[in-house]
Amino acid sequence: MYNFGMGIIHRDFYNRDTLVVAKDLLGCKLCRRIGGKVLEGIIVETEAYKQNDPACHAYRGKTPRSATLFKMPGLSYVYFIYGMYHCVNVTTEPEETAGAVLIRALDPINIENTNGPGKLCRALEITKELNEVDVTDNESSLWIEDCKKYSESDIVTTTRIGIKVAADYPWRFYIKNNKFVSKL
DNA sequence: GATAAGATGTTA
DNA sequence: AACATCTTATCA
Repeated sequence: MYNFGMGIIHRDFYNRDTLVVAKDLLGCKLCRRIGGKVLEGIIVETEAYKQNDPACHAYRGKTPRSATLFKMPGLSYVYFIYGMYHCVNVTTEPEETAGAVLIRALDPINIENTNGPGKLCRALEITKELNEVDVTDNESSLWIEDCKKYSESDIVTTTRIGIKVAADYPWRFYIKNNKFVSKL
């Protein structure tokens, strides 16, 4: 079992089942350093994507894009979607086992427009340059810290958004009544 | 409020 | 051709 503390989250946290990591990332703080400033928001919505999941980019094996998902846990996985947006994930599971958690929404601390995966990447200036950053290292320009702990009863489990395959998997998690959770 | 469609370019 | 999205338009 992962031992929670304060401060940066280490690799052991991500080296677990993707569904558990997705749920446990709620309440954690995503930090992005740009120049001398650090932009921050609390993660309030996530989705899990696993190797044998038809909706996962790794479902058909390693490709140039999906290779990141098979690497060690605790790396960023950033992809470009719909011709204009980026989405940010964190890799999970042991090396050679694919898995990632999509970060879908942040409760902003010093940023705006973070209620959706494309919007939060725009707000934090996350692009493909930030693919495969080690988010367990606060010398990176992107990392995650332990922060607020929500209770189990504040977490809603439901189906993922924007996919046609495996649309019935209850692999989306969000904080109940949080106004920054993305709309359907 | 709801629903529909257009923007835009990477991926396999 | 599909896509782990968002914005704007057009209803009501």
